[in-house]
Amino acid sequence: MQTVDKAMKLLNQFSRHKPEIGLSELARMTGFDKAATRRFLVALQNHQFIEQNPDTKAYRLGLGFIHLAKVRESTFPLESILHAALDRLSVATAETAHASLLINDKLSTIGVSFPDRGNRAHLDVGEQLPFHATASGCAFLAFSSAERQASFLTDVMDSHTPNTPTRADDLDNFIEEARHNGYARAHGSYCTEVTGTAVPLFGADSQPIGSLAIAAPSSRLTDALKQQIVEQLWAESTQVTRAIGGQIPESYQTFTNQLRGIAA
Amino acid sequence: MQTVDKAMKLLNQFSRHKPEIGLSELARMTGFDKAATRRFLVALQNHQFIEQNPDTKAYRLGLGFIHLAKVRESTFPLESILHAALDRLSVATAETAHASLLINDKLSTIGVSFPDRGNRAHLDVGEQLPFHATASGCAFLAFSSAERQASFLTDVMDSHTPNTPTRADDLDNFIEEARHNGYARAHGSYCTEVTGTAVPLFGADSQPIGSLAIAAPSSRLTDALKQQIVEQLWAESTQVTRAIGGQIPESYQTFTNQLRGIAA
DNA sequence: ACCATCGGTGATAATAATGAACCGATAGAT
DNA sequence: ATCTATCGGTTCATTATTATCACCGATGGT
Repeated sequence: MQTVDKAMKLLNQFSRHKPEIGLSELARMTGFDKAATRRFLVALQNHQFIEQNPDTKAYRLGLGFIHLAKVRESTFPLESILHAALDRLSVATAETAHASLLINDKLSTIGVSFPDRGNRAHLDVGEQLPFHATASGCAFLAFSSAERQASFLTDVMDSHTPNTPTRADDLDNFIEEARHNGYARAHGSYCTEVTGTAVPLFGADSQPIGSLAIAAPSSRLTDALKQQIVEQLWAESTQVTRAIGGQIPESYQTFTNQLRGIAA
Repeated sequence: MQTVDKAMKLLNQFSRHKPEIGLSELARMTGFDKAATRRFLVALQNHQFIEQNPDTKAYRLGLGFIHLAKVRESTFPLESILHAALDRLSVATAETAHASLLINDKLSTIGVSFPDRGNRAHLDVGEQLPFHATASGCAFLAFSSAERQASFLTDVMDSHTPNTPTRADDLDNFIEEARHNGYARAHGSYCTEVTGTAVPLFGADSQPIGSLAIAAPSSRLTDALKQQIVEQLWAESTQVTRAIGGQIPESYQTFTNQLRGIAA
């Protein structure tokens, strides 16, 4: 069904940072012929997956997704579970909590919960997080099989800050560390002065499906806060994974067990 | 692009009331060959638009929509605007407020806001409202062009309650009344003992794109409350339509002007 | 032991998608 | 004022894709 794949490729050109795209540019981006691109756009428009800006003639994502997303959510809730967990996390840690899911081989930010204070890390819903530069990405990779790891690391390792690991072995160290600790921590590798701490979420097949993370101004991270964040993340990750019918792999259970020890 | 249309037809088989469907049944529902159905499902699965229940082998909607819905929402907000309006409505009227959008030629419930009281009308997000049996549907049709009206009334007019209008001329009267009043009111035609009151929302082309409604236990509807509901709905409909870049048609402006007269 | 149905597959026939050339319109450069 | 390049959009012969049917093993009720 290559036609379906092409339609999806088209849809995936749109992002937070490029919400409206003209016909010719879209054809260039996808590598499709202009005529073919147009045919896809018209077909998708008929189902409201694409809209056209009447003024600029540029295309953008439509409303069609909303209904399907609502049907999915009302029968197999995920966002509501994540949001509840994020709210608990942002209250408990007084820092920004966010959740991402692996969609289309990218870690897409699905929810954010901000603490009730002035100075806090910021992050947008819809943003796609680079694997190599974020704690969320490393936590995800650390508990993925080697093959899956390799398949996600095809993008070039862009440097977002001076602290972004751009060499493959630097990243490997990060991942190894995360696998060892049961969480990933990234100091200003995505945003300067912001430290991310993240844990994976698992699906029914014990493979990571996303991650749960806390982003905090680096200056505020005392040892006590660090430990609290990790414990809260472990607790919520366990709860969310269970609530969505996921299966925690053995390689990760040692950490959640460790948590039970602390609680006792 | 008939292949795209077929893929969409497949996706649209899933609903709140039928969230998981097996291969053979899906083939029967769509009229596609089983082999073709499977190919579509696999293609859609590769993009996470479809998931398979590992136990039952049945298929369900996937996570793929979430990312695209978030990108759309974060660049062209609609749900957040609707939810704000719904919350104001449910507080002001102390009744259940809900919003629907026309997606895939059906009125799909996108948001609901309940008042803080025990006895209230209920409604689920993701539910598709029948045009003929709901105030939302009639308000929508009343301000649609005759051609569009006809295109939406292709379904059989199911009887949901003893009060559901099932004859075409009964429905025409309802619609005519709504066009005259500037709002639609349905007494127990969808749920017994529940009265719905609805107004249309307009898009950039002055065509209805959805509706805003209040559902209340019929017994509570005093004349004073009725009037308050209509005024609140007009006010919010105007505000929402403007906020989303919509254009109120002349045929409807008389009502919102009337409102301004009341406010003064 | 039987029949019906399930999910799933593979080879050929029928159909649908492709893409180069072309249109009129618009905008910046000469 | 003219030339050139790009835009969004369309056409139709060519080509690649998708549809269909028969079939598989497995499951479950009779």
